[in-house]
Amino acid sequence: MIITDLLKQIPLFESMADAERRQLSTLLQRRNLRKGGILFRKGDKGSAFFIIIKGLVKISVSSKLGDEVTLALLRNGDFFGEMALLDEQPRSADAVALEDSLLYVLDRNDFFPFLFKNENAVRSILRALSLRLRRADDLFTEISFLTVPARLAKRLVELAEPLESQRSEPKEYKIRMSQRELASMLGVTRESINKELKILKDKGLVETSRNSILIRDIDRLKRRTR
Amino acid sequence: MIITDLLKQIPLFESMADAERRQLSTLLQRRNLRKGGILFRKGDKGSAFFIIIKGLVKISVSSKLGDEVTLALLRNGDFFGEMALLDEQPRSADAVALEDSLLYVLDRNDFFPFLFKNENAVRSILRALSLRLRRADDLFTEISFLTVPARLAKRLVELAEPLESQRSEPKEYKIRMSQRELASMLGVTRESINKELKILKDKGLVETSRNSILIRDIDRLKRRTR
DNA sequence: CTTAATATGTGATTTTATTCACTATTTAAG
DNA sequence: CTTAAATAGTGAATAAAATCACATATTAAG
Repeated sequence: MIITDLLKQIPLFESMADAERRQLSTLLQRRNLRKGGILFRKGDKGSAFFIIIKGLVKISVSSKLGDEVTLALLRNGDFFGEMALLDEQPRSADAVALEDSLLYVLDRNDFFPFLFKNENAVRSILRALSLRLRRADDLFTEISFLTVPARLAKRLVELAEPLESQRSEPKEYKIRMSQRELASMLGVTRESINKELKILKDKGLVETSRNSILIRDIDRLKRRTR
Repeated sequence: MIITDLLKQIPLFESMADAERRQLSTLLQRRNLRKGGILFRKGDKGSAFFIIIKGLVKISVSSKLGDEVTLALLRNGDFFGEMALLDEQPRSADAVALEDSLLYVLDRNDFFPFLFKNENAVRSILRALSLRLRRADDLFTEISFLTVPARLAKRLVELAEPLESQRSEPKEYKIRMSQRELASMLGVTRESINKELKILKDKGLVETSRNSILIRDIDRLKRRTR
């Protein structure tokens, strides 16, 4: 596929004029990453901005002891890496590909000229930062107010994606994620998640298998979020 | 004081041309708030952007049971309220004046025109959002990795402002804040903070009195942050 | 000056989640 | 095809922090 056509599919660039997009495409570097490939590490000097064309990238932080918390999972069309460019601080987290991924990379020297030539890009980034901040504040509020069972239920509902292949109610939803990863996103232990999932299974709200959770009754799950 | 001179002191506006600042001043509404005055509530439609000229504003969220977490304390020169304007979502938190305060208010209709006429304002807001996000991520990481004693020590160090009036080492620092407020910022109970402060007192690292904590040995306090 | 409101101090108890120590299962890699 | 690595399941013990129930102190407001 031609690069400018790919760019048109990315929300960040969709409202640009074709000519601008062509110009931008000359500044972007293609980067293929294998599963497990590292984009940057916490503490690195921020030297680029990344847009995910295809794949899955995890933004996370690890403690000295090896525990890890996941701050975000980013997919096709998402971008990241702007923070270190915007506030001139070192990378605040690690970025690692969870699947083979294709990214476009914009060097820091080209980032601001690009940004300020495109009002809509500024709008996109402002909106994205705002939504991320909102999400972060929500997370802090949840940790303060809710128990692990409620937080798990809430997160499962958020992660739920409708299972096509069936039109009947009640709808089923599947979440492709290990219990370890889910625990890391909630900032709790894998064991806690496992035990709570067992309770949900016993009540018939979910089924589990390796790397996936099937939600059988999302309405009752929603009732457990408080 | 003349409004344009006040504006010049605010980081968000300092790099504007005098003429622009004069123009902006015609769009800003002055707003005086008494201690306890409410600017907005979580769930409100966001209708304005606020700049603090003088005072102290708390951004917080409360649970149905009355528990409260503090997301930010903002002071002279800080701004807030931009999130609901940038992402078109309802207010994500409450904003209340903790002291008599003077604010300038920019209506949502004037916000974007102002923003996009001033590259430096965009830069300021992008930088501020980025720093806030970084802080929020840090907070989540801390909650996941550190115990309450470590988090308290860390926060005390962050909040420490040098006590002028004495030049001798080791420096003393005073934090003007109730234990309740400190607890709310860390997302823990007031009692937990109180008990940990007792331990710090017994070790001679801090002294406490109503609405204030005096840090007597910041170096040893720093060592407790891990 | 008295009283109400706010802030602090502190033990005992309970709750929640972690840690620990394994077993079992499934998948991927040589 | 075998073995190593990753994932999941589970109970017992432990630890951390919350909750509860007060007492005391300080300040602000009538």
